[in-house]
Amino acid sequence: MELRHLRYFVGVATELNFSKAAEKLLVSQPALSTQIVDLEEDLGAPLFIRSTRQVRLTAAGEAFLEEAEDILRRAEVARQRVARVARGEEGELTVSFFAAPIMFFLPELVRRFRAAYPAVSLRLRELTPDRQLAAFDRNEIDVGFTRPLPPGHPHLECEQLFEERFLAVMAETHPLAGRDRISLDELAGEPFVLMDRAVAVTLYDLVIALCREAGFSPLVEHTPDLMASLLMMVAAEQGVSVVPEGVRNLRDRQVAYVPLDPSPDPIPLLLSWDPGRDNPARDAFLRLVREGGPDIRQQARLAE
Amino acid sequence: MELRHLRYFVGVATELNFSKAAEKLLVSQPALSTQIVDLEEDLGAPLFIRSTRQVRLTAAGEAFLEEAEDILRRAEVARQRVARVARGEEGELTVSFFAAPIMFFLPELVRRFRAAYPAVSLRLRELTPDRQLAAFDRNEIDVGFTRPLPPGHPHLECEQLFEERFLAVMAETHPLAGRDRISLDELAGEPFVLMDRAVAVTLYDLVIALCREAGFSPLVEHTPDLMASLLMMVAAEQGVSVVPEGVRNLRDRQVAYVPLDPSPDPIPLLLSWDPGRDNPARDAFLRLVREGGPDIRQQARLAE
DNA sequence: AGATTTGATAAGTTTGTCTTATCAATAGGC
DNA sequence: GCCTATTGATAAGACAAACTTATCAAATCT
Repeated sequence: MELRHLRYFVGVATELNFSKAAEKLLVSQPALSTQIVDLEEDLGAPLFIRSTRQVRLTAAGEAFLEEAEDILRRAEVARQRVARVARGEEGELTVSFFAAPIMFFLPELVRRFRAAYPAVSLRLRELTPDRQLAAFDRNEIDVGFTRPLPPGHPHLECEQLFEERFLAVMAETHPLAGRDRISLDELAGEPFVLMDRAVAVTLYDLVIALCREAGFSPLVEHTPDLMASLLMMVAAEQGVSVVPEGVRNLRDRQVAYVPLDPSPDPIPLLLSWDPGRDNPARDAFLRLVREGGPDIRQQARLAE
Repeated sequence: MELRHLRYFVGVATELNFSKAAEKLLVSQPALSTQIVDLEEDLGAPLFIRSTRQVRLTAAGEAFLEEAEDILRRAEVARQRVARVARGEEGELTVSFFAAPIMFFLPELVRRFRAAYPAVSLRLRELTPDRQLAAFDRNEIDVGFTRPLPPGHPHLECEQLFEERFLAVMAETHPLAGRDRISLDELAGEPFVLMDRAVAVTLYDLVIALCREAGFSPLVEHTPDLMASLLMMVAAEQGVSVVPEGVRNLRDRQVAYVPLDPSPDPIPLLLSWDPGRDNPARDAFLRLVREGGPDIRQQARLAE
């Protein structure tokens, strides 16, 4: 049994006339007759009662007509669905992010994507950069907003969205709080609060490296899991820290952010994905991000 | 797109290995490869990402896998449904009857049919013999319990179930009520109550003919639509009648049934159907009636 | 580096689907 | 009642397609 048999059968069953049906189906009448006979033999039951003047459906034929029409409809639906998925208009997309730098531009991005691709079911997952890597391996996420990757993930592709300067952060009561700028070595004697290394490898290692370059090894007092906790600790005078400027979005009160001078290399925010996996909805999302690029820096509320 | 493409696609999509899938599908690997390529071209989108060592589904492929499996399942369901309908195990069956003679054996028959063919949806319709003919023409009924047909319906096939003697019927207060048997001409002077001719042509014309043979033309006073009404009128001393013995099932009180002597030819009860229409469920019903034939006469509560 | 696995490609065969030509049966017209 | 038109089935041959075997190229594993 092939779809051709179903198409031919439905043609004959609706016309109830082999010759007319053959014309509509663009085949010769004998071809149609033999195909119907083949179908009947395959099913093991006659579908039509034929006389030279009249063609009627058997009970089996009537039942099969419903089924055949349904199957052909579904084949058409399948074809259209494939086209929609391939165009990225329909599908599944899981976007992963971590809080601070993207918390202001992501909602707008998601709104625009939803408007443009309403049939894509979009999920958002907050994951720290390291967890994003594991999630990519498990094929649980399609796009990640993340920090530069540690080596060993050559299969992931990355694209820089913007860069963030590093700022020193301290309690507003701290003696250095009022300064326009500070040199990193001025923090040499201070206790430090840094994000837990397991949660933010890149950031942790970068800050340590910066301090080293500035000629000291920071005294790390606390390693919270969340950036919000880190800021709370800084506000509580438990120590100072060096953070990307996007972190300002999380907290402005009771803490002071001071630019570093000399300013170290800024830390990039990346968009990453697995080009080895196919997901047209993801590609559509990436296109949208690229189009929206100019706005994003602004929406991220970074100082120019 | 043909079902073959779907079968092959599902094979490859589940194995994710063309060679192994080809083995399971009993085709050569190149044949499988080209068929998949054909399918992809037909759909206008790649379904697999192939490297020489790894085969993966695209997003479109994953969507199509769901659809293809569904379509193949439905094709199998269609095939099975046709087989069931052709065997009469599934389908629609409308049985038509008129009240008196079958009111006792029909319920049992229906129960047995339902038990044997639970997937056949059986409808019962009470229709007088003449309406049954019109219903056959409109393809509204599949089987009819009826009286001998007036000529002009050669396309209907009939089978006799049993015959009923004619009985005279009169009010129990009637002078002839106590008799063992009467001769029809003894009713010559009586007013008659007969079923309306439009509702029961065969019966009406038969009774008139019987009276003629007995040498008189009956004085027809009333022509009710329903046999129950006829019996009520007889009980009310509005007249006498001649009815098939099955009518006793409708009413025993206040009326008396007296056999005729000489006994006229009995009137048959027939089963009729349109052999030009196919309905295996109907054929199954007919077989059941034939099997149950010996019981039916008894269940109809006819005097032996 | 060599061996092995695996999908694609090429050439040729086979299968089966299609077309044209024709027939047989039925219904309707004259 | 005969003739004609319509219609589905059948037969023969043409054509298209799907299939097989043989081979290659790329990639992984030893």
